[in-house]
Amino acid sequence: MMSLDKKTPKRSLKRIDQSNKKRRTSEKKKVERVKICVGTEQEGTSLDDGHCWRKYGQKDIHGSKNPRGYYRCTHRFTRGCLAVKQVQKSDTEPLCFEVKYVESHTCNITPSTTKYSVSVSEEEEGNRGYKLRVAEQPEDTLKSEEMMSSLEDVDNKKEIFRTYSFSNPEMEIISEWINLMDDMSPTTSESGVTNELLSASSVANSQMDYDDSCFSSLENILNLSHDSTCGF
DNA sequence: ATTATTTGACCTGA
DNA sequence: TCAGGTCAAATAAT
Repeated sequence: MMSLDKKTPKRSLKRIDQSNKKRRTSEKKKVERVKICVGTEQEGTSLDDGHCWRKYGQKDIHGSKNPRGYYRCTHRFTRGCLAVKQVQKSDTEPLCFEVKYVESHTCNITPSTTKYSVSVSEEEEGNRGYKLRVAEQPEDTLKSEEMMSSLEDVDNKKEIFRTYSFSNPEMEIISEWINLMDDMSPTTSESGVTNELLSASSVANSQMDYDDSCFSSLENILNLSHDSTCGF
């Protein structure tokens, strides 16, 4: 009846604990908007871009019919990967999803199978426009005409990006990382993240399968570009 | 038993 | 104050 014990928000304690309030409001995060068109209607929760995502929230966006799902990298706590993405089904195109990637993967996990062609262009927060990724369907459900119509859609948004296709999914990731390294800001490692990592380490130590024999650091990845010792 | 998702509450910037 | 983003307990799935 009166079990309204909601007066103990542990969360607020935690936030106060780490409240140096240094939140640089103008801190630019790396944001990439991508429009993914699939051949068949599906739920936005299962868009496979080769990475492991964990859903942590969903919100109804006012003015949009479809809710927006919030995902973060599964390895956020085990490896401190800050990659986050937001997926929202397009209002007009039920076969299209507008995906917003914030930050990029630092977990160095080799993606299983990335099925999108990738467009090489970066964008900063506040900019409009979408890059286009077209899901590669197992059947011939996606024809070039549909691709062109999707491109027109992007064109309507007054942003055109050239798209590049890679045969190897690893090459996509390397390309994205190289783009990131291009103007990666030196403002990393927030204390809050460190705290989260520390608290998560006790959980993670039961299954620390650090199998990244090759991808121990970004430098290694860059070295791999011209010295392939890991099977590339 | 462990891991992932759902969902309402909470937080924050505009 | 509102809308968007995140948290975390409850629940579901594996």
